[in-house]
Amino acid sequence: MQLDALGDPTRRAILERLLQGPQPVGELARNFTVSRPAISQHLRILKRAHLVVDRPAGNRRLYELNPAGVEALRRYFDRFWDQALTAYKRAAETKEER
Amino acid sequence: MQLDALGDPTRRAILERLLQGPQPVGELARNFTVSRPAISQHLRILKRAHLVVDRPAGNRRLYELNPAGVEALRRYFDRFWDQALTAYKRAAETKEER
DNA sequence: GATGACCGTCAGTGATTACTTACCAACATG
DNA sequence: CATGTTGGTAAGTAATCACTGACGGTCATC
Repeated sequence: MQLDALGDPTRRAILERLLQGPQPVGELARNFTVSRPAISQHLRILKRAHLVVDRPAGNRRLYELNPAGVEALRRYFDRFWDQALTAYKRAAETKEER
Repeated sequence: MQLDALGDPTRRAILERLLQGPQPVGELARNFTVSRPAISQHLRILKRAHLVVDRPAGNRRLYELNPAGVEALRRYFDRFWDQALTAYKRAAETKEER
């Protein structure tokens, strides 16, 4: 699931960094205390979760947010929230019936 | 962060179960292969993340979704999605300028 | 083609985390 | 009040996970 990838704070920070636009791995790594390989590994997980996409750019490799993946998450929570609200109202009514 | 709590598949399954309405711990546990204490521990984490609330009900203890917590998540992704889309468009335009 | 920059991957390690079993407290029922 | 049910918590363990250092491959530049 995509949400597995969001369990780690470093990965969330990477995603937020990518809000500024596509960035190469080294550039990303420079903003973190952990090593570059660690960032690469996080990126691999984010990629598997379809939250980022990458492409070669000469010597380097650019990572950017995958709008489709982000939207899928957004829709999941939209739907979940709808259902949660429905459940909540239903529970409130049931309680009131007494 | 609330998203830390969503990293685990069992916890996500618990939340989805709670969409049906408030449920006691034992009832929840019966739907999983893991033990009841394991469910209790997951519920504690979900509670710390403000995703569920609980209240005593006689002998038992009812857990239900916390609409405020769920909405906070929904809003986070809404906002994130907006920014992601903006970043994406900006990147696309920059590319087009060439 | 030699050198340097960039990056993916692997192996090993330490830290986190999910889980079970055992125990105890609170309430319900007889 | 004795008994059964419910559930929180603690201790210990196994598995998962994030991280580092080392290595190799690709591209750019000279």
